[in-house]
Amino acid sequence: MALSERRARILAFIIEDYVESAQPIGSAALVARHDLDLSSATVRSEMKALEEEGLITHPHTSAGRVPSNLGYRTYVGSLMGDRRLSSAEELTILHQFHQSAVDLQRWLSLSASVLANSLHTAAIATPPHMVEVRLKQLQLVELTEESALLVVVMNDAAVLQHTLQFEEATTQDQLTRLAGRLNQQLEGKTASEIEARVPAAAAVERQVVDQVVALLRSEEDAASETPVIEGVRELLRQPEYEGDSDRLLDTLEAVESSRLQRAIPARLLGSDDVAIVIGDENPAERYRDMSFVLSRYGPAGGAGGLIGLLGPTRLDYPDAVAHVRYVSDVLTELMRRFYGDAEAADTPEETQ
Amino acid sequence: MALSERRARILAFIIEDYVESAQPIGSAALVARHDLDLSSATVRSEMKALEEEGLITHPHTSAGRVPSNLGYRTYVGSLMGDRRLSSAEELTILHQFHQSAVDLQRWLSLSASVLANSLHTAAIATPPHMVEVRLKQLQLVELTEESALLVVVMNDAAVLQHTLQFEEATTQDQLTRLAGRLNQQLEGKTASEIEARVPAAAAVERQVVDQVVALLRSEEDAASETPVIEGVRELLRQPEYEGDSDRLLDTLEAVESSRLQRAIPARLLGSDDVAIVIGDENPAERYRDMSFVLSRYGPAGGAGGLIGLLGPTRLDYPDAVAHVRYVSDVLTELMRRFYGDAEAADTPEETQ
DNA sequence: CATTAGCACTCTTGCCCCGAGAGTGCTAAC
DNA sequence: GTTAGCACTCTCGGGGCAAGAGTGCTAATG
Repeated sequence: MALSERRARILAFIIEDYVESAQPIGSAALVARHDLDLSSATVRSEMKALEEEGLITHPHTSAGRVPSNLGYRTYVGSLMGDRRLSSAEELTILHQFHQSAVDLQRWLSLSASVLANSLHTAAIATPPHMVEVRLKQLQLVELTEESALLVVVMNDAAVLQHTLQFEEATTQDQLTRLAGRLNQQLEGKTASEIEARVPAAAAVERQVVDQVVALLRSEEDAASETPVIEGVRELLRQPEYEGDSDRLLDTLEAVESSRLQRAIPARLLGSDDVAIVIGDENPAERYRDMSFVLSRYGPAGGAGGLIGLLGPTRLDYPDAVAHVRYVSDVLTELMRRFYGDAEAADTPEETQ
Repeated sequence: MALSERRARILAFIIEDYVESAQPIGSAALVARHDLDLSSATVRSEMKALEEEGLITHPHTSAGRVPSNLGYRTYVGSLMGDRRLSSAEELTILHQFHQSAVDLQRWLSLSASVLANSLHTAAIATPPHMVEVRLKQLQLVELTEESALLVVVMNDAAVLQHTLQFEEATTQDQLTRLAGRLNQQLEGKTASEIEARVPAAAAVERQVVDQVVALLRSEEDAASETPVIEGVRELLRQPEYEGDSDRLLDTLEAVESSRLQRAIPARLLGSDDVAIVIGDENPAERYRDMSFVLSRYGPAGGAGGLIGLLGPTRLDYPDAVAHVRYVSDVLTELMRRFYGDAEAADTPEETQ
């Protein structure tokens, strides 16, 4: 299993060249490109060995070599260097964040855009999500005599709205008073805590409370939120899809599918560093010809989400990791600065 | 210019066959398919005449005929029958709306989905938009000591939010009181009316008011809102894009582009019936190989938006018009029923 | 005189074939 | 262990060719 120094170097060269050119790499080309002190014949026999270990393949007899998923995995696991962004690169990114409005949704799109543009592939950012979602404030606004808009703000700064219809006519005044009362009773409570409360008598109040609970629940369910996705076109312009409209459309569907969220292994949310999922390592079949490079963002213990890249397996992993890591850090820092560590801010009032 | 009865019939057949098959239509095939009491030779000479009038073309000498944009326009203008949905079709659609939650955003997606699925092409729905946007209620929610979330509800039931940072520390209590005071002063006012007011003394208040104005303004600017788009994949699976990845990606970009909104001729918002834009009739160059079938929805004089279809010029126009018209009517009726005619509801309190 | 049969002509499309090019894998020599 | 040499394999692009589809013209027809 342990690759000889030389064999490992050759594997790394093959991967790096292939990532750049998207063409199978031949032995002669490899020697020429890297000024190796070896003949192409030697490289060929090394390649053969690498192929026997399952790290590279051939599309056909007379083509060069292409990394296999296992090849990429080995490269990512131990061969690739630890690329860090230069300070110029970091500044360029930071600058864009500083130009943007202070708004979480904007930051997410921006993060995804930055990643997508840097790596020329698609990027995803899921909205931050708390393990415990608590009500911060609710508001009722009359629409017609018998309908009203319920606006709910939660402790992760998310705002959800829902239209309610009542059986009986109500006035804005009544609604305002109801909202005030409910705010006092329910502030800082989770969906379950609210449900445990004695059910309210009045039908209108009951309806409002039920809907508040439903909204809190939907916010708790991370998968229900639509992520931001950018750079789909960049991804689809990659040579892997050239002239293969079917594969292109399938990928388009896969990337925009709501099932994408569920395809992201949940364990990633726990881990601390950037996670890489290569090709068939993905449990979901439809993503088996893509790679994901993902990271959790958000203050430890607080609201957090995922950002990362979706690309062909032929991805510049060192570059991808460096970018995802940096953008994730920036995002975390911004959240900490402008939204506070929500958990920490709320807890003092909650402890009894 | 006036087409002979027979020539018109032939043009209609060509268009209808071509819409269905996406293949150039030959004279013999046309005769066979429609049991014409004519020989293919006669049809050929009629076709030649149609071609001279610019209503159809040839891709090349030995191919069948294909409608030109002018051909479609003539068809749409005077040849096509007035398709109406059957009551079964209407019920199927209505049923889906009744199953959906009472929520404008949902309805828009649903409308677009219904259209997209029925016509196998992309559909767009823009959020309703009022000519005069008025503040209904605002709310301030503390995030950290020096930042807060501003939530603004407007008279078209739209909810916008923005994060504010303050120079000085504030408490939720102060924010609530400020919100209460501002609600009293500003409710029912437009951006311009609020701006005309004497500027507030306190920095925090000034900041809030400015942001409220900005949000109202952005809601007034219809083009700033992102429309719902469904069925892009349906569109891209149309034979016009088969095997032409470049055109496919260009169209993908065109359809998802934020410039799409601006490409929709504004005059459409005024007109009452379904509007059809065929190919190069579109002022924006990038949409010259597509057709739009669009309608305004929303109660007359009240909040309204656009819904409609985006397809290849080879579109089943009668079917498209029938569907767009019906869905638009359903949407209008739902808005009237559940959101009230906002304009009418507000006016009584505004008149002095 | 509009309609039609007949036919020559044009153009696309699919197919086969072939040669050039790229790359491998083996073998024998260093 | 490394390398030069070489036979072999496979892809890719182009040329040539036959089949098919469709037109446009012309001359015959009712």
